Amino acid sequence: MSSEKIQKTARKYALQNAVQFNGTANPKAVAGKVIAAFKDENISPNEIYQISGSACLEVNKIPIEQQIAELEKLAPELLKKEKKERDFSLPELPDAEKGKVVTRFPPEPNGYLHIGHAKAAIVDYEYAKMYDGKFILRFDDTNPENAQLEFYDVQKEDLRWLSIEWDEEYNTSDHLEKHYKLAEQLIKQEGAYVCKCPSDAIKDGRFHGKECDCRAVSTEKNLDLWKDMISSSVEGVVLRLKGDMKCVNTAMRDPTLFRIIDTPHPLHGDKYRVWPTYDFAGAVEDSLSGVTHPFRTKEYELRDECYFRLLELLELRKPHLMEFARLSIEGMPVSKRKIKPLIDKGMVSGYDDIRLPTLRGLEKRGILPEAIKQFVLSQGISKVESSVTFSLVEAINRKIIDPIAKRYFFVQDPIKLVVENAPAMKKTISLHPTDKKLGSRIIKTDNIFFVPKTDMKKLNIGGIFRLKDLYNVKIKEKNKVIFAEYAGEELIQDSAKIQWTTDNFIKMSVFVPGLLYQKGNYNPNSLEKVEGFAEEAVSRLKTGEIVQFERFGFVRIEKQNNTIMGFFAHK
RNA sequence: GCUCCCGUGGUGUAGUCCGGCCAAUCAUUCCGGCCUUUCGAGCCGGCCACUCGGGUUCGAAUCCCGACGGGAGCACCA
Repeated sequence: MSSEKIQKTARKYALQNAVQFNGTANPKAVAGKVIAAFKDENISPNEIYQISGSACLEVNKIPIEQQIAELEKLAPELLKKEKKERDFSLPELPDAEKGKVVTRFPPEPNGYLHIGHAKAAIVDYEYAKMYDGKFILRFDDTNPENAQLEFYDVQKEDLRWLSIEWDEEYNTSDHLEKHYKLAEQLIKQEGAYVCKCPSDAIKDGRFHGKECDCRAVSTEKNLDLWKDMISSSVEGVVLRLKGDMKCVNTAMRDPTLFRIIDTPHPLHGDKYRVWPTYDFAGAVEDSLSGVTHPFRTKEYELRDECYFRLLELLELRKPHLMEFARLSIEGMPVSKRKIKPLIDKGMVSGYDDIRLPTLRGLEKRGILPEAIKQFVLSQGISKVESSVTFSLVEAINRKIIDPIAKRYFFVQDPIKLVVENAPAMKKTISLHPTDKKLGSRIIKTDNIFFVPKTDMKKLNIGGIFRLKDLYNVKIKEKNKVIFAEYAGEELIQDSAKIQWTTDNFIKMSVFVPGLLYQKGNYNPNSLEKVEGFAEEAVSRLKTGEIVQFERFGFVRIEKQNNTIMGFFAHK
């Protein structure tokens, strides 16, 4: 390699660096770039350092205007600092082949889906799509005490709302016979044993790494015990993996694989009483259903070893396990454990309370599924635990809604305004400031209006403000009623533009959600009810429409037996 | 207690596997300006970060060791 070429490159980067940093190039930074440029050519870094050093010295001597001019000639592409595009697509999957990726979303049908579920479901679904693969919806209903019939459908509805489609759907509980067979196989291989110890003893043994006597029982005896378990002649026994009771990973200390639960199953009634645990069912189902890249949250990481051990013993294919951090949003609890008592005590209205991060709650307050998807994808699949502010979701939602939401007037805390010499008008006002295709409404005005009290407080007698989209008004008297006079239609740049209603208004309440939890404590003031008057056209809106009340915020409309109300999404 | 995982601005994230085109990405928040018949949106600008200490190297956000901090698991829940 000719040193001439190196010199040229060094000059180029020195100029760029200098231009970028007020005319002074930094030799180290320049050398880095030069080295990177000649990476494959086996040049000693020392040599490059020298060349870059002198290049910088020379470049730093000339004034910045000249630097720019020279760079312009030499390498104009380096002049503009190109903006690096950041795409929000998911990173490549390891060992993934187009058309052969299979993912799965395995919820337990025991409640409404929340934003955390949405993250898992969206990631799974998007990966399947990205690789032209298959996405499976699997109900992990292996605990009859938890599974409830209604939630199979509820969760599917929630997924559909997110516009997630699945290629295949099944229940783990439909595969119990297969699980029994595998368990039997495992016992025969001396990979599992029936344990009669009480749960406290098992817990204690696992904690201290002590084996129990059940472990030493013969295979034949174990098989008999297992059959007894299934045929319901024994109580209080479990099937355990013969792991390693001394293993530092406590998950490997003979975890329970099957246990007896006599509660009837919502789908199978009392047909079965022996049920696989998550460790067994999860691993077996992932493998058998052909899943290539199962995702789960990282609190399962220690169970990976158990997952693979089981599959190895059973001689089943091992999928590529992936783990990511749980999604948590500041001030919004996701766990059922936390939400349930709030509902029971009436502190929130239900699973669709607008303060909750359930999909139903988010929907109710006007967050679009597309916003949730973009939000989830922007979070990525790292293992860093973090607590996100909801304003991130709001910002995304706002960008989507703003161009399509119709604008209306809603007057919070209204005060009456009487305008002298008011011309009676029939004014056509458009429903969106830029997109005229969204249409308009016609408002008939006389001399009576209602405007927000807080705005009036800020204005003095003699002050002029504009009834937005209508005309100017000059304040004459401020009392329980504001008296003003008509002050022309011409637009005054710096005057306040204030939303209004005529006396043909509708009363309505808007519910504004706040943080349910603040510093870990329940916030009793987390829901605010704002009363006010809305313009008459609002009464014709339908449930589910998301509009912007000008100078107030985006609101989702809901009608419940003749009363109309709003749920505040965000500013 | 033991083990594992994680540590990039106020917040979230990219980059870490495979050291140099990283004086560190893109958002969001906050602050300022422009624009606007909304306190919204848009546009422009600003603030602000590789947890710390050692090591390896010509060169470390990236590799190694240690400390510190946070989280998780040690269920017959998933």
